Amino acid sequence: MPELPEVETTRLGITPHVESQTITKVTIRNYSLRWPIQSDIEDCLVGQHINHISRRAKYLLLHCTDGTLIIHLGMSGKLRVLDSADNVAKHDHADIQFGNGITLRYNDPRRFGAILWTQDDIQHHKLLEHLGPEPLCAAFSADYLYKKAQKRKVCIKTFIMDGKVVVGVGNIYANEALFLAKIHPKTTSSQLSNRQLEQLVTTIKQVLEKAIAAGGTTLKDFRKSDGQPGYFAQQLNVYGRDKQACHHCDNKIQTYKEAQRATYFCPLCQPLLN
DNA sequence: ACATTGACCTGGGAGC
DNA sequence: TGCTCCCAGGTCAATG
Repeated sequence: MPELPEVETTRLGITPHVESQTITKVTIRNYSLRWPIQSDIEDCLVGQHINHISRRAKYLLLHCTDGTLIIHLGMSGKLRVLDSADNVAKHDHADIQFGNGITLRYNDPRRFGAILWTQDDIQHHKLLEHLGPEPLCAAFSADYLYKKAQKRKVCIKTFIMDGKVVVGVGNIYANEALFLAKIHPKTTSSQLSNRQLEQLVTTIKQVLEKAIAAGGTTLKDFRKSDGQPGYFAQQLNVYGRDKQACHHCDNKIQTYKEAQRATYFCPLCQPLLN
């Protein structure tokens, strides 16, 4: 599930329950995620106070007394806030309990996610230090993107999904932003004009902001186990809409694979110019 | 340095 | 009902 809006929604959802709490107990039921959870993580975490929770790209960062707990949700990960540590279900790989009685439970069927404890300077952590700017920050600008794009020959969809260019633009929102900017996903990045990239920067910010706002509408239900993220309800223009009518011109949406990811576009609204 | 592909996993749905 | 095949919101590592 998680693209950036869901990770941000998760951060906002867990923060009031977990921030400024102290970890009292840690239960790992499956250490085998994308990278193995370190075997002594219980010892490392118990007693740690959560000073602050932040997000960098799709990584959740729980800043603790003596280090940082990095959590990534991968393709299928979920974090829930529970009143009880009972009712353990399949794929509930980890529980973190706090002094206020809350349990933070990590569930991840595909196990592409990660739970990592680090005492390094988090800015220079191997997974974070080479990441591009946050999409919703001023540093992600048309000028920035244009300069980067000049040096690259990949198609624009692959380009904006590259975390070294900009973080947090996953497959759904890459498709949606390109539709709104009227850019064909196959367009070579270096061939786009400053004007077009300005439009694309705008639509990336717009689509992510809208999705975060939609995710926020489900926050009141965050503690329910079945609390579905709200952004699914959002109107998608192209993603998953193969052969359906374009909302703008009524032509049929088409699909193909780009870098092994499903790509959707409207051939009329997003003409290929090069 | 950049571009491309494979790899990691489980579950759900389509088609037979 | 059950089997096989394909697909899925991510991203690092290995290979040219």
